[in-house]
Amino acid sequence: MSESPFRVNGSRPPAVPGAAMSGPEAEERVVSAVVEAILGHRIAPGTRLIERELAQYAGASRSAIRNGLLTLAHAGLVELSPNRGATIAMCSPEEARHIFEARIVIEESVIRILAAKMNAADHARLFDFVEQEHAAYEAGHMEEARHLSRRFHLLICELAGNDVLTGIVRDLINRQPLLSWTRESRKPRFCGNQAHREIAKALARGDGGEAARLNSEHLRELERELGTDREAALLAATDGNETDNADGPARHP
Amino acid sequence: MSESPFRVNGSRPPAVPGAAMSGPEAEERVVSAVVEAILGHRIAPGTRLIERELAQYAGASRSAIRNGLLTLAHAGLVELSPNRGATIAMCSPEEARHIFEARIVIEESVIRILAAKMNAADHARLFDFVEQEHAAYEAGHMEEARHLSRRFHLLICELAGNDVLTGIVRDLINRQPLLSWTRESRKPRFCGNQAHREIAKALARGDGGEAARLNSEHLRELERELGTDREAALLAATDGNETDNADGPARHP
DNA sequence: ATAGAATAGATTGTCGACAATCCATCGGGA
DNA sequence: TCCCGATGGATTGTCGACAATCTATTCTAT
Repeated sequence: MSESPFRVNGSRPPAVPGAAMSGPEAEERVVSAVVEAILGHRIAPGTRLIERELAQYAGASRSAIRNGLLTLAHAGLVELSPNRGATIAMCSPEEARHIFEARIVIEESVIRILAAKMNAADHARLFDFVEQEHAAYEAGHMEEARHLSRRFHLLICELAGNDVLTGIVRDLINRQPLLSWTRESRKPRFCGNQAHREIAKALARGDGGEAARLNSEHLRELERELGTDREAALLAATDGNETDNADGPARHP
Repeated sequence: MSESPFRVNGSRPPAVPGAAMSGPEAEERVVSAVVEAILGHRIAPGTRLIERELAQYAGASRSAIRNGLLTLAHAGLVELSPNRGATIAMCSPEEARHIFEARIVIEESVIRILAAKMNAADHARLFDFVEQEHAAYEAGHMEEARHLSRRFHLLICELAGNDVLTGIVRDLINRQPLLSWTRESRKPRFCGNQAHREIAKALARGDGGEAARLNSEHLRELERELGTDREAALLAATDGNETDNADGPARHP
């Protein structure tokens, strides 16, 4: 049985392992599977990724997998150590700070750029999106809400119309789940819908400065929660004893 | 004879081709050779990179080369087309605008960050650097001056202490030579030393806003020159006839 | 003479095999 | 009992060979 190396809901393993799956296709599938697993908090930082397992899972050869791992490494999602293979990246607190700082200053600029060139169609798209996000929240579709919550920040970049900045922000956003993974709080943190709504409103008023300020505040809040989580985790690890968790940061069997 | 695929001054080909060169070492050598060739304006956008030639040149197998090309592709320096191999990336005018805009807004933030935390040692380092840059200029060491001119912007990022932003800016800077390569003006454009000097002075005064403004102006000026070059090249291509240039945008023999 | 098809050469994509390296377990000695 | 070295299994790194694809040339028919 080709057991999936990590629980993936969206993409299913090939029906017949080792057959009828071309290379680049498989490579792309592995990359997106890992990305999705990270975004969905189904895989913990530090988890080793064994090439042979991934190859078996994706129905591809190790070459394709190696390419995919290189891609993921460049996106900052996995770490490659020579002769020691690939692991899901673990961000130090310092790196986490750097990532947040980068997001804050870059998105601030992007929002200012957008505010200066926004038209009616952009307004509509933004408000439609926030509405959709809100609906997902209310309906309790938390996975979709989380997805849309990330997309909100990307949508702003796309509307601003700078592909280079969009790519940079996308990579930074994708790394975010790696920051908020502690033993105590494995639940993914994500932005409240209300903040997004207010940012959209400020943008609609053409007040780019206010929108940027709200967004920065919003991200800083997220970072603070994460810091709190870290401290809590540290405290719990200090005086409490390790609770065994079957589905915890699992090293492969 | 293992002829170098592109003229590289800094790094020499292996003494005995196809012998005694380990893999990752060769991979890194190819990557830095391509980067240096791009930075030194010794290789034109659109140039095909043939895996076998690179492998022969670096004394490595194609696997290592392919990894290196993937790395370069992720840095935006080469483009990979399925079944059609790798070429030095060609930036569209739009992409060039995006890159400049990204540099402007990111460096603006970085400078503000730096201004808020700069200490005496940082001041000293910055001024020493500008002095060194100036000396290279005066001595007519243009290659070194160009190198230091790029380093100036990176130094600011490093002093600001955010590795993530530093990496982003480094990638953007490395792509810059690809933007300014036209038939008419193949000479690399680079920043005057005077602008850097004034930015350093503003930073020394603790005036981050002014330093950021100067830097943005400085980059916009560079972009404008590039645009002028493009127009000139377009004009020349329209009414003039193609001048044969022996060392021009050479496709491989 | 030109357009289109066939061919030949070159280049990339893919794969499996072998060697080098690392990790965990086991055994011996202080 | 604890520490240190040896051993076996597992994993990664590297390479060359073969197949698939593309490009440029040549040939033929209109």
